[in-house]
Amino acid sequence: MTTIREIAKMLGVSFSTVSAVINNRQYVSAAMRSRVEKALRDANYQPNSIARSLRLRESRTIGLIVPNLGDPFYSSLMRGAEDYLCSVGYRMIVAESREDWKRQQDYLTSFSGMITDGIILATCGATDEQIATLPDIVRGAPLVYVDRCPLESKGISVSVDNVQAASDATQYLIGLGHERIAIITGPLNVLNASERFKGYKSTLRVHGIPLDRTLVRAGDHTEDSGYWHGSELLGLANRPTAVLGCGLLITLGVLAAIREKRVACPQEISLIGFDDFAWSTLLSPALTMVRQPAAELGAAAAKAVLKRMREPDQNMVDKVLLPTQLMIRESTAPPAQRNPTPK
Amino acid sequence: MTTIREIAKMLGVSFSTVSAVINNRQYVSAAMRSRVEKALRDANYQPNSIARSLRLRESRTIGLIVPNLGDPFYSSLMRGAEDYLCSVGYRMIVAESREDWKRQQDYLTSFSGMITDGIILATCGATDEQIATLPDIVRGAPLVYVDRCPLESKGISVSVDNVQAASDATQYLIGLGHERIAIITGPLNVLNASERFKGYKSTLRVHGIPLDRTLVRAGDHTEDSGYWHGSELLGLANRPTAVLGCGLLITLGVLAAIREKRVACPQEISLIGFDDFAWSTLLSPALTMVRQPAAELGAAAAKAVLKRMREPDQNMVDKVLLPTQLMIRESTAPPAQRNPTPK
DNA sequence: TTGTATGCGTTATCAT
DNA sequence: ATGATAACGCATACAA
Repeated sequence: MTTIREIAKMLGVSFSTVSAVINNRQYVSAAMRSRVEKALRDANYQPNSIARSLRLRESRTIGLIVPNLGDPFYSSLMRGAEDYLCSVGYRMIVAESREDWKRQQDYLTSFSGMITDGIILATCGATDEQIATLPDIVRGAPLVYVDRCPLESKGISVSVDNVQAASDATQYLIGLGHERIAIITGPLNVLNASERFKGYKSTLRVHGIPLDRTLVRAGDHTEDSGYWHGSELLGLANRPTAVLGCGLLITLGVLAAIREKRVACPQEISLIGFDDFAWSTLLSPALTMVRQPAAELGAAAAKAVLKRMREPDQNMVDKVLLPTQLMIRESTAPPAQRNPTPK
Repeated sequence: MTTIREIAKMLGVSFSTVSAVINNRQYVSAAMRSRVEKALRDANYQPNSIARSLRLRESRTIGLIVPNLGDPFYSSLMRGAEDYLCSVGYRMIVAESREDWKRQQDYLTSFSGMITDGIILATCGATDEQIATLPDIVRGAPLVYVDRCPLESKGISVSVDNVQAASDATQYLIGLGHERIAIITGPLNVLNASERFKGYKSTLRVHGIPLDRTLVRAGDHTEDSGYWHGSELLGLANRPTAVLGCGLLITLGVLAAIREKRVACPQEISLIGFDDFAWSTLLSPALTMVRQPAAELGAAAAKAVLKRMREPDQNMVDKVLLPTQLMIRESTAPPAQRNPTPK
């Protein structure tokens, strides 16, 4: 690591002259400028970004924390965010909380300790007490929630209209003639999960279908969770005719269970998943899914942190909602048993 | 952001005393210690990690740069790396080069500017000239290559025995009776791609099968690339009976082409892919794949950087190779046309 | 036009 | 046991 002082010493000039060259101050003589520039090149000088951030109080990098980088939904989301950030001269670094509050907290404090200028967070599930400590953890660092925000979120969040999305999916299944519709939710202390559940419940109610508690399962956004709840659901004496998986991994787990038990999908059971991803159509069967505009969510969140950084109104609250789309494919069909009334 | 000085001022003590408490210096009186500690808690003090790294010349975080975070192979790899790093008290941040040298270089210089203590790099494709500039870019920062290393890599790398792996796959296809075996490689200026191609060629040669240039395609690790090369191969008058996709995304692209053209797999065409991933069995057909131990690769790379940091021998060269495994599933079968000689 | 001094928030050495 | 001071590498206001 060559420093600005070393360069200056080599040239026999003051280090502030070197600094002036680097920062394009106008009043450096042309001769001096080119001498310094040459030395800079020769020594392969790169400014020490740590020292720079300390002095300038900015790093021009944004931190993104997601629960699971193995989930294609977050891959797309982060790509959308990074594309936007790069286009406006920012860098992005990402960390994975692994659905673990401890780890999330660790990265949060690390990021908020001036490593990043702002934070985009898709939170892991958390208790109310944990959530309450969030402000203390980020200590005023610009933060926006994306996709998943805590139940009691004040600040800024960008997500999808989850109750509408879940309602659409449920509605579609009911339209196909389903009445025994199971749901596997994410952790209910996260807003998107509770909203999806709400959309499901209300749509059922509107159609006069009673809520059957044996058909609602709280999962945890892992494939395993989908697999186990799916297996149990399939093993039920009075098996559901359709299941709604409130997350990509959960849904893939359900699909694994369905295939393992050799239950015909969609003939014997319909499956709708959340999030969608690039390879949905390559699965067997191709999955009907609620598509979230993942990249757009990421970009919107990125835009939002940047805005939040410029307007440090601590109490600003803003929720941006993006539309979803039901991608109808091969995993849904009218139920087999009763006479279907397909829409 | 409360600073050490502010705490000191509030307490009317010297800031170096506060620092002494924070850093557990022994010679602080119990009374003073508890007074300071209370103030620290009350103010929700967190050390400024930037200032800390500047002073200590270490950040206890490792940077990982991958070409594509949407590739499940890298998701697993990074998880393996992070698990290991966390277990020994390090953090990990990741950046995505998007197969773009410019972006990779940017993150590389950023990371090497003291933001991270070490770097794990799965490089994007690059020209020899670009590779030659790498040492200047990282400026002595501890670096290890993982999965993908440049053709002329001196340093340390951890990967899989790619020639062996490609050879195994080719061998298996030949054993099934295939002779017209196509290959879609990654960028050939990256070692793993060229090695896989080498393994393919040599195995063909050993069995006296001439290399047909129309069957070898250089792809670029995108699904699109797999899709287009796959489509062309399927459109050939003398169509191959098997194809070897040298990357997960490439292989999924080929599968998309196969399904779109409604070619029966494996009856009319066999497909083997590289990398494997969690949902291979949910695809239709379930894909036969060369499994790389992705998480182990990540962990080994993490271990290697840490070691490299302790032993700053600039010229150390070390290649650790992990074994692969051929996961035989439903996408491979003897060729239809001629009389198969299944092994 | 160039050089000197100061501070960003730490940690660490040395006086007191 | 506590406090003053320097240093990490940089940027900048101000003096020369």
